[in-house]
Amino acid sequence: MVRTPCCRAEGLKKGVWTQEEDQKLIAHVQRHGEGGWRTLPDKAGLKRCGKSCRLRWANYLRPDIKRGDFSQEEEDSMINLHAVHGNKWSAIARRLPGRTDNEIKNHWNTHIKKRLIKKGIDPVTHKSLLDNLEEKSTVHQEKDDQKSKDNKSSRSSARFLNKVANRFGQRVSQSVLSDIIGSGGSLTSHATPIISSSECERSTSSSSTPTSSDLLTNQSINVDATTPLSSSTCSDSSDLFLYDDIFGDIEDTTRLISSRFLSNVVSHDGEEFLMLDGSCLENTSFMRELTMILQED
DNA sequence: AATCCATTCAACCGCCTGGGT
DNA sequence: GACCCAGGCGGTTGAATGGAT
Repeated sequence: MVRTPCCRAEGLKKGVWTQEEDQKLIAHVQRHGEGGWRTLPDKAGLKRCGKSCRLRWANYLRPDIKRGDFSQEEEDSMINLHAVHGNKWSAIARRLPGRTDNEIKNHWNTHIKKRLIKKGIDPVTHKSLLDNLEEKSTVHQEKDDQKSKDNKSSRSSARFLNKVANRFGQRVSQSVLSDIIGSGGSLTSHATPIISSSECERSTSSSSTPTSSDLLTNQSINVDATTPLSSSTCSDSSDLFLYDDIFGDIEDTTRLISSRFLSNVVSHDGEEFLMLDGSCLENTSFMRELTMILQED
């Protein structure tokens, strides 16, 4: 069978669409619906390639497209989503109603990317451009050693809690979490391992350098207590959406995780644990909820 | 006013994937 | 399993635009 060429080389128009062409395309789609793009140009009387028609409709003519500048909220979401999905523009677009992948891609490349670089943040990894990997590794090792000593007595419970932690995030109430966040206080060094990082890319340092989440939250973060393991390093998007469901939006989630809940990554017998701020354990409401979950399990 | 340069963004291109045969 | 097709995707291009000189 001979493959039908996508675009016939001759007689097809390229470049900017005219109003007349737009009207023809809109009228045809309204009458026959989307699809059948390859044969659409002939039927609609357009001297355009089918792909070009689809693109024009999807990126410009579709009635549900939101035009105009991106809001601060949209940009924040975009940064968070990019941290999770990378350059998967269509995946990002699905989470930003009314925005097209092309529009998002352009906006990222022309605005956000530059802004991140200006702030010293790598727009690809969402980590600081100044990070020295070797230094990072050394510092992390030293801290790990210290943490490891501090936590020798709690290894068995750590592993158990680590498993529980994967589930508690789905159920613990927002009011309790808000309470913890509001509890403030310096983050302690006797943090107990509680949240598994097994499904995320491994963090390798307790870097004090900025991340994209720092930028979008516009607030300073306690560097001693901050791990770069925010949503930006999670490779599995389901994790992010899990927390997203709890807190309403990704910005809050990122801010919470990066600034309060986690203070480091500690290895136990080849298994890695994220460190939870010790103040959480002093919060009775939080511990009560955790206990209830344990009983249910 | 004219020219140059940088930026923006609509559109194109080539590749990939999933579904149908 | 092999092949084809339609649609989708991400990277790139280039015309349009605006600001600087």
